[in-house]
Amino acid sequence: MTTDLEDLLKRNHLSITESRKKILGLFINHTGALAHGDIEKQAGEKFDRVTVYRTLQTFVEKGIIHTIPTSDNMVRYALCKDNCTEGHHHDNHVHFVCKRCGKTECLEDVMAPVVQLPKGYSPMGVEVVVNGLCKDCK
Amino acid sequence: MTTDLEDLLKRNHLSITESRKKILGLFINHTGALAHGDIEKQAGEKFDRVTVYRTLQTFVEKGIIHTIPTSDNMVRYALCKDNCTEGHHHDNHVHFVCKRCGKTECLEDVMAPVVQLPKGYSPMGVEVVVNGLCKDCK
DNA sequence: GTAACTGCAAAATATTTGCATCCTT
DNA sequence: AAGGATGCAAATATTTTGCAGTTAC
Repeated sequence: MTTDLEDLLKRNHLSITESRKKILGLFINHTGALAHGDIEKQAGEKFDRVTVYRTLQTFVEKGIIHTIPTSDNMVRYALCKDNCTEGHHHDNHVHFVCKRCGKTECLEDVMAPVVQLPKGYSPMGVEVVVNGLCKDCK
Repeated sequence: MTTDLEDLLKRNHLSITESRKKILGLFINHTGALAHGDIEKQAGEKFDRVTVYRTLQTFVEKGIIHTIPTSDNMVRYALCKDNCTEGHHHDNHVHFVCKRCGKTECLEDVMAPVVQLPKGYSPMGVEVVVNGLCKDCK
């Protein structure tokens, strides 16, 4: 169990610390995305808020998690698939936000569609966020 | 000219004030989306920051502007098309964010594609944000 | 005249930075 | 031992709220 976490950190050249293991564990044992606030709450009073900020930032930089752009303008994070490497995120799957319960999740199996753009634009990536009702809320 | 602005405000049952005309004017005379900060700057020192917040909020509620969810997690706003009414946004077009100059715009003519979701999800809307290089930057 | 809107002050939140101390390697 | 990570304090930045004065209709 713990080994998975530690491996993931090691692979990303991060030293293994309590807070990193704890926060990474939250992501792994949680379907759906987490906002900064969720993490602070679920981690208990154990960690300083600043540590949470710094840890999340580090994870994003290393390609361990990615942010999800939602229209409610809350920053949410979710685990990246393995094909994200340092500085290069490749999360071209679709995200889903439930209008009712607010749960935000990655639909890893749903690829973002290719969008045809007008002349002159050079697309490099696309973010797709679907909102509606999730399994539990409909 | 001014009449357009005032009509739009009237149609939305908003009283016509200096700040609303000014801020709405910024949106109309600007290709691309505006962040709160842009508006404060471009409006000069003329308006209180709080007024900007409240005006933007009112415009969103009335369906005059909509927010654009970008991955850099900055709140940006852009004009809605006419088919948005109070409480009901229907901006199912694609947005484009330039990685180089940061310009964010609505591609009104590009409809968001239909995404096939796994069983159990009831989609209601979809947000699509393409990033890459815009006409001027490529 | 009345209701709505604005500006100012201040509170509440959110995020960032510096530095001394502690932990991982 | 050395470099990196954390906690604490404090500086910034962002957003919200209350209220009195002003403006639109």
